[in-house]
Amino acid sequence: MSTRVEQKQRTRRAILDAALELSDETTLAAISLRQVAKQVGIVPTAFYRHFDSIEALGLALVDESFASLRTMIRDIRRGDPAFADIVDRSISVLVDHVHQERAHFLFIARERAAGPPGVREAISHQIELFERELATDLARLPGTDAWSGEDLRILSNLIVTAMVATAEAILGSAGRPDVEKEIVEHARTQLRMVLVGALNWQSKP
Amino acid sequence: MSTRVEQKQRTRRAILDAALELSDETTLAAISLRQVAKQVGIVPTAFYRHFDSIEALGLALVDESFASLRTMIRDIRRGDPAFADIVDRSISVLVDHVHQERAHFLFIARERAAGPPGVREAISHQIELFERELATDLARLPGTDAWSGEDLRILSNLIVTAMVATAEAILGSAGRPDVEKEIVEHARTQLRMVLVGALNWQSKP
DNA sequence: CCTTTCAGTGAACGTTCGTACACTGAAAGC
DNA sequence: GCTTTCAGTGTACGAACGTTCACTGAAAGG
Repeated sequence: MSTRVEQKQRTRRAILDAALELSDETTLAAISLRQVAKQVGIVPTAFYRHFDSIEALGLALVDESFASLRTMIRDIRRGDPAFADIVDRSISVLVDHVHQERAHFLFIARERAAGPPGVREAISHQIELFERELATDLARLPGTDAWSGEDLRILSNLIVTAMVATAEAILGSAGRPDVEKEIVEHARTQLRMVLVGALNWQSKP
Repeated sequence: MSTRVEQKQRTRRAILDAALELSDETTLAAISLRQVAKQVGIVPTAFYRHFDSIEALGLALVDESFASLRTMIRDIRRGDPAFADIVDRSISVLVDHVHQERAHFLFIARERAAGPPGVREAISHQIELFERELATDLARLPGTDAWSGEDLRILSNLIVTAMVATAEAILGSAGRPDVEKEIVEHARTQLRMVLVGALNWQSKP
């Protein structure tokens, strides 16, 4: 029913998409309200019917981006945590999602470093949540019995940092398959190196 | 002698400093030529006597930033590579440099992700060189005899990624000493974890 | 000393910016 | 059916933008 609210949401979606598309080339901070409006095909002032400012738009995109990221971890969690192929499976899920949600990843990669303060804060908060979840997942793995909670958090932080860097590298590889393949192979090796370190790690008492 | 060229270089320096100062708050892409000129205290058109564009200014800042970074690795290399405290020394040198060259690190952290394409490319190229140097340093460490060249590069990439993330975290800690202390402690632990992994690593034949 | 050089000036241009305000017209609600 | 609501319009504004051009005045150089 209700064509009225439907239409509003359709326009809202168009604004979000336009912002994502423009984010392919520059930061949110360098994108004008008028550019977004022109891309959508509405008059500049109509923008205000949906968002108070470009920053508010950015916060909505952060929410959206991390929502899609959560479906990603759900995909990784699916299937039992058999230790053997956990690395390969995690990375291939990551790579798939980077391709599938390319615009969102690109947006986050940019705004994480250069966005308005509120946006940066929201992103780093989400990444922190993400690290915490990874830490509880790791705690379920065999061999982590003797680990302190802090060491688990530190390990998670390292892994997330490496995976963020991998995602950024893939985005920067501009679709050249050979380059991307190398990046992915390196990521696999790095994750294995870290896990070898983890298996031989002794938490301080 | 020659007050003429001296004065020109002084103004050039003032422009670079102004851009660094403005970079504290936003990306280069969102900084206008007129803002820079106003901050320096010159008329907008005088800017062109020194740089063709904001992007050219950015490239100069990249050079400058990495030049200061090279003095950092020289500091780390100084002293023999006694394995025992190599982690602690490397990280404390990094932390010192982040404080000492705060504006440069902030600039690189932002522009690495959000700068104009040319600037981004220059930065990633410099980081790649940096990784290569680290790889040759690691090759001199005891215990890496059986490592393949590629694995050394992969390890270097992981370490540099973690150190870049650490630098960014310190910059984001806004000078709160307790937060920063924790970040540094985590970085130390992460580097040790990675080294434990490295010591137990077997390169494929 | 007289000329050349050139960092910095100042006015002017056509654009683009964010935002204000009054408006329209069709769907929603009574 | 009549009224209310509200997404989107259109005009208008002052401010900031990059860039042009002709200029000034002091240092450099013969």
